Amino acid sequence: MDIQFLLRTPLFLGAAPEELESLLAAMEATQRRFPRGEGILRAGEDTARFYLVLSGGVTVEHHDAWGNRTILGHVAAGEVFAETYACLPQQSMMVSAVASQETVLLSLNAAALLTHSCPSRDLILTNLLRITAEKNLALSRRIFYTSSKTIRGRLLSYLSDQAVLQGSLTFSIPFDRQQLADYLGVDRSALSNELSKLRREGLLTTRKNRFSLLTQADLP
Amino acid sequence: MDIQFLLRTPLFLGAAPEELESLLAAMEATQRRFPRGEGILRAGEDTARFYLVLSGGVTVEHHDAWGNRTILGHVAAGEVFAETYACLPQQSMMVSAVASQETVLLSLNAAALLTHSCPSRDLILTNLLRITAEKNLALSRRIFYTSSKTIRGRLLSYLSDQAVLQGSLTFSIPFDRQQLADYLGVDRSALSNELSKLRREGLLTTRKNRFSLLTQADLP
DNA sequence: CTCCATTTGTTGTTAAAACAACATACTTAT
DNA sequence: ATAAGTATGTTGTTTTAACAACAAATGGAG
Repeated sequence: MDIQFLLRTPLFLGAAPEELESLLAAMEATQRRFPRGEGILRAGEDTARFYLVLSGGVTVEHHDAWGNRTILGHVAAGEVFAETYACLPQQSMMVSAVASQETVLLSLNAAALLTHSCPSRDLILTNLLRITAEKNLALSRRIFYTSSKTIRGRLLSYLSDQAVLQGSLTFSIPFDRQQLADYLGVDRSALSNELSKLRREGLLTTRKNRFSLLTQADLP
Repeated sequence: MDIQFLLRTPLFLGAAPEELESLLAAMEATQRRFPRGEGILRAGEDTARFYLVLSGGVTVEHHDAWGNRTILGHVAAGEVFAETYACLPQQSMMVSAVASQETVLLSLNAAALLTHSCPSRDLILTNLLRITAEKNLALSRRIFYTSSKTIRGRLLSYLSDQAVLQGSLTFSIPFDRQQLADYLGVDRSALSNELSKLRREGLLTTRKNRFSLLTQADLP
């Protein structure tokens, strides 16, 4: 296990290398590998465990009765998911988690945290509070992206926000076209169509998951 | 100040009456009254304070550049808001808060919590963690309600969920029609129209903010 | 009670996205 | 290198909601 990596994650940030070991033991940390596309957690299950992504990535999604998929967000390496449900053990999952690529997870038992017998309890608690607050912002953002009634508006609000968050007009997104459509709540073919229009109008270029937003200076 | 009321709120739940006073002092608690419709917090501001609703109610909303309103949620008496931003002081507000009726708030300084010098720190921290986790669920639900592409689908998912959450097929919602439209991300007149259809089809009845979902047994 | 203001409901038109079906481009394995 | 499978792009049709403008109902204030 890469201790240096763990110490830089939002969950363990601020921990001393020595205390990390006892923490991992107290939380019954176990490692597990998932191939691309494999389900990790299903809606309806209860879980007292939450997960830290060691490598790869995970999408958090919801499937309605007719099979329509809604993507709530993407969890990258170093981040955690299912911590909401681990904090509220009485709640059963409303979402599923799926490996969006070959992924290695660290599974952690939250019960130790919620009882008073955890080493570094205060540190992990404040870190978890920060993490859930950040997730609130991520969910709020996803709501803003889908608040426009037009596909173009949704795309531009999402993409320009990504440019800001990633600090560059050229950036990658963690979704393919179908996933982006399910994240923005629109039809995939209509999304592709709108992207083509934006390209034709010289507002952006795309190459797979990589987008470049063009400014006046980029025009011919 | 109604101590008994405070001790039953999710924020102070589990506190001893004696420690509540020192807590309120440490968090520099001050009370303030807002008439219906008045803005409490504006998007763009920073805030290290968060707010507990003593009476009344607050809507959390977002206004885009064209003046379109998106409602993220409603905060009822006993609940708190802006705690996300209080936990992440570097973030400026993406949303505004508006009194949806005559409202009395308790304003609290979060700085005391985040430093290590707070009485009952552990209790408030775990309570806040639970609260932000619950907010995550509330935001996730709002996303699910808007995941259907039809107004009918959005209405039915919202209303049937409310029936479950409130434990009765007859229930009140904290929104008028315009607010409900802005919460579900649809046009108000189209929403009214769809509600009329649902009434005509015998699926529900409405009286102001009060809805009744009808089952087979209610049919004539 | 009456008047004014606000909220809710109704209707017709227009714009936009969903949907379906297909074409093209990319990947990956053999 | 080829073939199969997946992802992306394109086009035409249909459905649906947005929009606009107005009517009806509701709720206070004088």
